[in-house]
Amino acid sequence: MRYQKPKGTMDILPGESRKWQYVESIAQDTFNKYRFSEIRTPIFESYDVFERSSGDTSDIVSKEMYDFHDKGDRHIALRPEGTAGVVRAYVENKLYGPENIKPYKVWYKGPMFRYERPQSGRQRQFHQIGLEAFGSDSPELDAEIISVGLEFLNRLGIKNLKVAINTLGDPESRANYHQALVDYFTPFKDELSDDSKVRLEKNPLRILDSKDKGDKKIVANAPSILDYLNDPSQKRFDYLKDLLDDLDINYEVDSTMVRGLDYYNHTIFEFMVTDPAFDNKEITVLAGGRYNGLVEELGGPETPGIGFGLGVERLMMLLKDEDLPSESDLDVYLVTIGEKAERASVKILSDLRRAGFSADKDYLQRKIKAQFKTANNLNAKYTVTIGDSELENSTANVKNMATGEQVSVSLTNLADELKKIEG
RNA sequence: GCGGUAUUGGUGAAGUGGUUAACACAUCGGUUUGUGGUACCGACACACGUGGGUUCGAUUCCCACAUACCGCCCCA
Repeated sequence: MRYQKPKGTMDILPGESRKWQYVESIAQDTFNKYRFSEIRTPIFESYDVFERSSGDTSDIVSKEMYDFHDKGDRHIALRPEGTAGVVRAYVENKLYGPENIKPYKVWYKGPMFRYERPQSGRQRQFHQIGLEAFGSDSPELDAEIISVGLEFLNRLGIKNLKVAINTLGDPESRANYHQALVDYFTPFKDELSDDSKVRLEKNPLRILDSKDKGDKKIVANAPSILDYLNDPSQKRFDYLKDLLDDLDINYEVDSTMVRGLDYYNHTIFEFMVTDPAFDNKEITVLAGGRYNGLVEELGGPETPGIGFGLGVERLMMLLKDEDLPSESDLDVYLVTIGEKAERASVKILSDLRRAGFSADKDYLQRKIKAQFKTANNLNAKYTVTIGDSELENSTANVKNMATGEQVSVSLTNLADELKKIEG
């Protein structure tokens, strides 16, 4: 094996691409219903776009970014996530302009890149489907975003979904909470893991997310964000919960949930699933939240935003074959006998396809028996056999492969005759 | 970035320091020459991830590298 694909990448072969197309079509259909339009942004952006948006304390920026200098010495990065590029496009194209109805709603799909150690469900080139809505701070929009994500996964037949929500509050609440965490953790500083010591300086919220056993014990008694929300933030969160109740959405409040990216505030959420494909461990398939400061951060006007992203590879692992539409069968396999038929087959095939049939033939000059065998393997509905005698009489033998019945029909009207047989 | 396990044909795999690397599936061909799904017969590894080393000799032992999977970290 001379050449191998780069570490952490995948070839999506024809059998698999069918599933991808299916998922993408459901995404498009569901999102369009909620009036999200597709946006396509570059796969690479100026490095600063991600550094600025994700925050330089995030692991994604500090150690997982695929960045390089191009021939013009521009500092470029392959996108590690979708939101930053979409926000950049929103600002650059002045989509905040008054001619656009707010909220401005877009969805995207495509490859993302993170320099990480690959594992199952985690690739260096992976794919996300996500959506964003700009220009409204309404909790009703928050509820809609959660709802559209849920509908999408439900339509794909994903079971055992758990919706976890939390709030990070407005900047004031978040700042107060930040201080409370620093006050709480500082006495334990020596007991914290090395990672968390660094987090204490840079982003104490993320200590809450630590998997370290020692950290977890300390975190267990840490103050909760819910006790530091100011009045508007509290009301907002309560209202969102009411809305989710109205929608009959089952959710759990997880006050220790934080996000890997620094730009979130107010509502954040994750959809978790427990599935044998992941050893019955709970994994996150979809995650998102509100980022009211991000548009401004990237040079736009003060504009609230909210969105989510979901990992397509993980989603694929959850899809059951029975949830997928069945593969479409081949309508006609053309069997040729002899050189004249071989030549005539080109035009016949072309006519059949033009008439709307999926049609194929043998291109390896194989024997009749082998051609029928192939027709059988391809699950062809009909075989059409053409030989010298058929050409002389301008007829064709049409065989129904399921019943074995064979009839002779006019070759000149073959497509029409087939349609008649089909009923 | 750290630790562990693995790497044999199109696929699933067995196996050994030494003349021909099991078996199964798939594929191809044949079983009287213009017809499929069954049955029977036959064919099918430049050789055993790459590069070194040990050895009279390595696919089998050692080292390095690559990749995959699992755990940590982090995340979708």
